[in-house]
Amino acid sequence: MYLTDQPLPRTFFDRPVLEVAPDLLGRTLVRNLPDGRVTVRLTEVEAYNGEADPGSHAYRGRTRRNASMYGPPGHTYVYFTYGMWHCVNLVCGPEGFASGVLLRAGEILTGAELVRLRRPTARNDAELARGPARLATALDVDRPLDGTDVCGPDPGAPLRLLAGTPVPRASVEQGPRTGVGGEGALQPWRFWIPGDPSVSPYRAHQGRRRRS
DNA sequence: CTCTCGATGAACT
DNA sequence: GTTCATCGAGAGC
Repeated sequence: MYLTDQPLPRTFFDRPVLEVAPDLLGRTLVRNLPDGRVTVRLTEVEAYNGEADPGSHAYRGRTRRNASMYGPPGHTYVYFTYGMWHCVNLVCGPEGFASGVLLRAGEILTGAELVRLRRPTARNDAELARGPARLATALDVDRPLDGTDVCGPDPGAPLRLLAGTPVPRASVEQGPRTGVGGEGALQPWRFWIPGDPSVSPYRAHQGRRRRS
């Protein structure tokens, strides 16, 4: 039995990413900011499973951008995309096997007033961290936080993952990954808490548009 | 060097 | 349903 406010041990992440991903649902991510603390309950995640996964940023091997995916478990992989957004992954084991869990959505537990400063367009609480870039914006996470340890003992660390209230595996729903095209869309490696209002609606991958 | 397009979100029809 | 904001990784030359 976990104490909900205890940090998860690093061994939590030193497992295959497909085991870790559903086990992250219901966990608490803590973000310590200069103006206070935000905590989020994770409600939707996606697994990216090694260099053989065609949907993964590691599919074409190691680059400066994705280096954190090859690093130690229990650290972040934060990437920049579409010229304006950041998204947050948590890296899983074993070290050297490029894997990560994209944090797609969460429910703000505390610090909503701080999140509103950064997410002024959210029309309700459920929208504050619904979608991976929204979640990163809500927590004010960007590239400087790439490679951050989330298993450290310091309660004041920039990011920490606490045990929270895990969701029984049988209660977790699973389906195709959002926004992943081609063969990468085949694997049902998106996991979410059914019925949670903070879970983003499924959007099929947009094929490339015709150009003039 | 140039070119394409992406693990997206917001605004709009 | 559509368009656009906006930039860097990766591929091709």
